[in-house]
Amino acid sequence: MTPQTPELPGPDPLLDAEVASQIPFLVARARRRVHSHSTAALAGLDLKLRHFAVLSLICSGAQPTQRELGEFLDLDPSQIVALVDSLEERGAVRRETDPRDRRSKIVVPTESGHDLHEQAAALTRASEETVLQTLSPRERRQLRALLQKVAF
Amino acid sequence: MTPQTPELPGPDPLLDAEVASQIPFLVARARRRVHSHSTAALAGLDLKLRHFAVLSLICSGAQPTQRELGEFLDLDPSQIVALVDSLEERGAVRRETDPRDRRSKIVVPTESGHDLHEQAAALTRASEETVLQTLSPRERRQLRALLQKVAF
DNA sequence: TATTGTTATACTCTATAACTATA
DNA sequence: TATAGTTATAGAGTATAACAATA
Repeated sequence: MTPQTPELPGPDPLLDAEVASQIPFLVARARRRVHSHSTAALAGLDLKLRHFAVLSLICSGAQPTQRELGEFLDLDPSQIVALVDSLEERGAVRRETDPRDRRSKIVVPTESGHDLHEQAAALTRASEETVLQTLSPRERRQLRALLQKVAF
Repeated sequence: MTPQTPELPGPDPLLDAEVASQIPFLVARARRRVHSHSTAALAGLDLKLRHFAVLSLICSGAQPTQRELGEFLDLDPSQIVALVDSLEERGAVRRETDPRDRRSKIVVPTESGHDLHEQAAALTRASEETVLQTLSPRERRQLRALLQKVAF
C-alpha cells in the first residue's frame, strides 16, 4: 500500500551504485567541493590553494628548503619553483641560500608575507566552517583525525 | 633538561604549520594517495577511475541518461561523451535513445560490461583495503559516513 | 525558445627530462 | 658521482563556447 511516486525527486537511485559508497569516489567528490569553496574564498587575495599551502609552511617557523616543501606537499621540485617564484614576485617571501649547503635555498617570509598568510588563513578557516556546516564539532574533529591518518 | 636531538628525523616540524591541520589540505592529500592507489589497481584492466565510476553507475540498474551521469559525477556533458565513447568502443556499454525523449540517450551495460565492472569493483575494494590499513573497521565506517555528508 | 548530446578549442595542472651549481 | 634548484616541453585533465537534433 505504499504510494507510488515514481516521478518525484526523492533520493537519487544512482546512490545505490557500488562506486557511490567507495572511498576513492567519496574523497574525490569531497575534495572537489572543499577545493572549490576555499579557492573561491582565497580569490579575493589573488591566492590559489597551493600558494597558500606553500606560504603557510614558510610562515610556520620551520625554515624549510624548497626540497622540503616539495616532499611535504608531495609536489615535484619544478612545481615548487613556480609557486615560490610567484610568492617572491609579490614580495611575500625571500629565497636565502642555506649556509650549510649552498645548493639549497631556504625560503623565509617577509613581514607582508606574514600578513598575507594571516588573512588567507582566516579566509580558509571560514570557508571550512561553511563546507562542514552539516557536521557537528565532534564529527569535524573525527574527520580531521581520520584524514590525517589516511593522508600521512 | 629535555635532550636536544636537532638532527634526528623525528616528527616533521612542518606538521605544525596552520595548513597542515586544515581540511582542504588534508582531503587533497588523502585524495592523492587514494587516487594513485586505485588508479594503479585498475591499470591492469586498462580502466581509469573515471571510467570505472561511469561504468558502475551504468551497471547500477538505474538506466541513467548521459545528463544524469554528468550531474551525479559533477562533470561537464562533454566529458561524459568522451567517457561513454571509450566504454562503448570496448564493448562494455551501449547507447540507446530514450523513447520518452529522443534527445536523451540512456546508457546500458553489455554482458561483458557487467563482467568488467565486477572485476574492477573487486580491484578497487582491495585497493581500499590497502589504503585504509591503518584504520580500524569502525574508523572506516566513520570515514565513509563523514565523507558522504561532505560530498553530497 | 530551451535542452541533450556533440565537437572544437583553449587553459590549467602535472610529469619528465635536461641543464647549472654546488657537494 | 650525486643532489638542489631551474628551465623547457609534452601530456593529461578541465572548462568554455558553438552547433545539430529534438522538445
